[in-house]
Amino acid sequence: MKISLVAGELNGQSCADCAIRRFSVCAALDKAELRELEHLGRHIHFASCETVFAQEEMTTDGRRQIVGFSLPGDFLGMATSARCSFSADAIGTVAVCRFPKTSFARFIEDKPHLLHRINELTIRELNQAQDHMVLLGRRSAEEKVAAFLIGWRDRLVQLNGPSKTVALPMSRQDIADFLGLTIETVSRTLTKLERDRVIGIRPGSVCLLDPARAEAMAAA
Amino acid sequence: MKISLVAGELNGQSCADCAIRRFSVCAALDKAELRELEHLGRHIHFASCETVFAQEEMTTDGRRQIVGFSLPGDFLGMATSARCSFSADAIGTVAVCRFPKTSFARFIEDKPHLLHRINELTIRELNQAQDHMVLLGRRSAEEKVAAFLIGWRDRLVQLNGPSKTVALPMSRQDIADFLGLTIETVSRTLTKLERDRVIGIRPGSVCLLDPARAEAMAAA
DNA sequence: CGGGCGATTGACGGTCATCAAGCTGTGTGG
DNA sequence: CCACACAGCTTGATGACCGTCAATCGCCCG
Repeated sequence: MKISLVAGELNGQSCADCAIRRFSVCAALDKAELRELEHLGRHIHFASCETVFAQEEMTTDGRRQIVGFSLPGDFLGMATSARCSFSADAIGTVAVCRFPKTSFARFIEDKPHLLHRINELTIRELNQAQDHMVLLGRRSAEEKVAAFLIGWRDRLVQLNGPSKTVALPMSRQDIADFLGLTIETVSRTLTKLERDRVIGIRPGSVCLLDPARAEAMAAA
Repeated sequence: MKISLVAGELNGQSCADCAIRRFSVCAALDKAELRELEHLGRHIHFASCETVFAQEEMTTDGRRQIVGFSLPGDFLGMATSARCSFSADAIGTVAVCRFPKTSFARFIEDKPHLLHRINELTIRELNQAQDHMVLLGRRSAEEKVAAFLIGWRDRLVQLNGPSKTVALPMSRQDIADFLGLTIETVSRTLTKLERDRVIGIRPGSVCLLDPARAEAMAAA
């Protein structure tokens, strides 16, 4: 099981002027708490393909499942406790704020508003997971790929504002492992969508030529 | 999307002597809090196949996905907020404690230990969801069915203690919708497991003849 | 230019969905 | 008590979809 982190702009040096604070857990904190939190953790940078963390060796039989792609502001660590064969890799250069488990636990212990915020994020993740189950269990390859493109676009739009081109920094293999398909099927499906004038494939991204049709396929 | 509730022994009349309290959220509460909580909610009983709640109509195209089976003590409601096309049905007679959203929110607001407990349960659910994604995305029909039997057995064992026979109160259709298969494939796979002397099929349950082999198939 | 990696395309086969028929158990009414 | 109906389950035949194996292409970089 695996999470992939996707690069974003590097945040400023201090939490106070962090560009993505409003998207993250930290949004629930006041200035004093923010300074306290800042002392607990460290900024860490990772190069492309580096392992951000790994609980255990990957399953040897080669079957991988990516459970999610993380974007700037995402909070990792809830799902990772008490879990084996779970890891996270960087796609492109990535900056993370890492906190020691115990001191972070102590920090949130008596802050109901923060607990509440964390809860909210966990629930959102759970909802995404359940949506993804429907995708994995009940949809065709074409629907899966379309749903992935639309869902990914929506997340990018939230961060960067609207755009017709959808950046795809992850490899086809990653997409395949996310959708429960093979790399060949992902490739074939993408070219089929291109033949049908739904998307245009460009290196590292796709262009949504017919968003309405893509959304229809995704929602199916 | 759908959750199915599975019947258990009826709990006592008051929270204080509730048989399943130690499994549920309520384990984190002291006596006074328990009494307070008791006043907020109501015990509700459902007959078999009744709808416990439904956010929206089922998808019309007939494609259903069951995201989980709930057993006594399970806490529903986190995943259900802000979610459409999501419902829960009773399998057998079921008793639930239901709390109004707002008063429950107010009740937990200033109780970090309870928030923490709820968080813990949400995370456990998230982990289960992620495991299930691997199942849906990367496993064969046989592995899915075996994993389902083993996982379900383990949950029953936690509640009722060890036993070789695994009760299956849900229909084959429910199992199929949980595993992302068709009812025919579930049926065929179960009979194949029976032919291979791994299980014995009995009405409303199966008997694990060769647990080790079943576990091996499930873990694959 | 050549090596290498990721992506694409093609041919083929297996697994599982689909369609359809039979089976089993349970309840109902004659 | 038996006939009948009905629902859930099982079994069979067929084929589509997608996985597997393999070859090729495009691109980057040395």
